Amino acid sequence: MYNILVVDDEKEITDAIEIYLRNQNYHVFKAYDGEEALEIFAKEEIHLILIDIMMPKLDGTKTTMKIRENSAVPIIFLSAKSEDMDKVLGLNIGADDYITKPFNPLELLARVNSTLRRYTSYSNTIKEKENMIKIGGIELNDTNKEVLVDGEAIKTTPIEYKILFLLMRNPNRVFSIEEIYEKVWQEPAYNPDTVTVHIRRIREKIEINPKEPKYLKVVWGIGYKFEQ
Amino acid sequence: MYNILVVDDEKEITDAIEIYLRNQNYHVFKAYDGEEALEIFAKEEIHLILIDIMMPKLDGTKTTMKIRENSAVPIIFLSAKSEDMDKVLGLNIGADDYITKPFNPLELLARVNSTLRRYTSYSNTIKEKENMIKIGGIELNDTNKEVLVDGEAIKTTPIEYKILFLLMRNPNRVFSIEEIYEKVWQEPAYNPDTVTVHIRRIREKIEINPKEPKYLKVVWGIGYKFEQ
DNA sequence: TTTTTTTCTTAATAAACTTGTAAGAATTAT
DNA sequence: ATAATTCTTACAAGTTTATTAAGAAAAAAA
Repeated sequence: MYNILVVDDEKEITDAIEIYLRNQNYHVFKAYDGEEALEIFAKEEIHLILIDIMMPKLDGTKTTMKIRENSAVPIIFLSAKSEDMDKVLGLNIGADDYITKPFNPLELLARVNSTLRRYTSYSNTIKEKENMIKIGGIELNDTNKEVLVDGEAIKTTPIEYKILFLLMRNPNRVFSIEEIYEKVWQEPAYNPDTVTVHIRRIREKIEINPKEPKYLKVVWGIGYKFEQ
Repeated sequence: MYNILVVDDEKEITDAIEIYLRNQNYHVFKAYDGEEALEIFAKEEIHLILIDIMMPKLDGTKTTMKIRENSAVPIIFLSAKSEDMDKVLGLNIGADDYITKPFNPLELLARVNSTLRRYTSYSNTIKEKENMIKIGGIELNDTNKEVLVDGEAIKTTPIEYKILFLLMRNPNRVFSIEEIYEKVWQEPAYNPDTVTVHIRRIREKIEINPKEPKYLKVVWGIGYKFEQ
C-alpha cells in the first residue's frame, strides 16, 4: 500500500485524483498549498508526490526544493501550461515526471504506477537516499553514521550521533532534555547534565561558534532543537 | 567492475548518478569541473565518462578534446538543451552517446550498459578488468583472488581476502563486526575478536602504517570501512 | 598416514577513546 | 537581586578497539 501526497489548490482536482487513486488501492493524502504539503510530508511516510506548479503561498517548485533537501521521494508535476513544465524541468529539481492538465485519469494512473515501479525496482537507491538528511551545511548518512559539515566528514561518538540524528530528523521541533534522554538511552533520565554536555560536544563539532549556535539551538526552559 | 567518471558541476546530479551506477556494481568517480576530471582520468583507470557540456572552467567539449588527445575511452554527454547536443555531435569529438536532462535512471543505465558492451566486444582488455576493484593503491583481482598494493602482489589468506573484498566492493560503507562475520563466515558471530584480529592482519599487509590506517578505517562503536 | 606448515581462534593485556559527573561560570527569567 | 537554567571544563570510570602470544584446526607436503 503506497501513500501518495496530492498537492493542488483546486479542491475538485485533489478530490478527483483521490478517487482515481483510491480505486487502485493507493492511500491519498491531500494538501492545498506547499506549506501544508511540507507538514504532511514531515509527518507521514509518503511514497510519491503529485504536485501542482501554480499554488498560493509556497508554489510547486519551491515546495519541491524544500523536500529535495532531505528526500529523494519521486515527484510528479501537474500543470495547465506546458511552458511551466519547461521551467520546472530546467530547474533540475528532480522532477520524475509531469502531466499537463487537463489529464485523463488513465494517463495519471499509468504514470503513477510506472514511477513507483521504477523506484521500487531501485529500492536500494531510494533507501540509500532516504537514509540521508541534509539541513543547511550539515549532512547525515545514517547507513554509515557519518556526519558531514560543509562537505567535510567529522567524527562523532555513537551517543552524539544518536542525539544529532534525533534532532535533525525532526528539524525545528523542540525536545526536552528528558525526551532526548529517553529516546537516545532508552531509559528514563535522571541526570540532565549528561545531555547538556553531549549537546555542548556536538556543537563544538558542527558549529562554527559553539557559543552562538546556528543549528543546535536552545529554547530556554524547554529544550533543544535543530534549526532548519 | 568498471570505473565510471561522472563530470557535472551540479553535485545533486553526480550524486544521483553515483547511486544508480553503484547499485549496478559500477564504481563511480566524481568530478565537478573539467580540470578535476582530467586529473582523475590521469590517475585512475576509467572505462567510461559521463560528462556535462555546460560547466565552469573547462567545459565538456574542451575536456573531451583534451582526453581524446591520448585516449579512446567511451564518452557519453549530458545536457539540458538538445541544441547543445547538436553542437557537440557536429564537432566530431568522439561522443559515443548523449542523454538529455532530466533523464530517467533506467535510460541512463541502459546507455551506460550498451556503450560498455559495445566497447568490450572489441577488446578483452576491459573484460579482464571487470572482476577487478581498484581503490587508491589497493587492487583486487577477483578471478584469481589476487591483491596488489601499489602494484606489488601480496599474499592473503582466504578469510582476509573475503573481508577485504567485502569492504572494497562497498567503499565507504561501514560494516559492523557482526555484519562482517555473517557475510564472510555465513553464520552468526559470537566472538568479535576474530574479526578484529583479521582486520589487524589485513592492515599489516595493505597499510604503510597499520596504526594509522589510510584505507581500512574504524568507525567508533559502529564498525569498519574501506575508505575511498 | 604422518609430519610440517599455514591459517584461524581464543584469551589476556594494553592502548585509545567515550561517557558521566560534578562544580563553578555565565546567562536568562522573575 | 535572586533564582533557575544552561554552559563550560576537567577528570575519573567505563567501553571499545588494538595488540600479542599461544594453542587448535586445517591444509599441504612428505
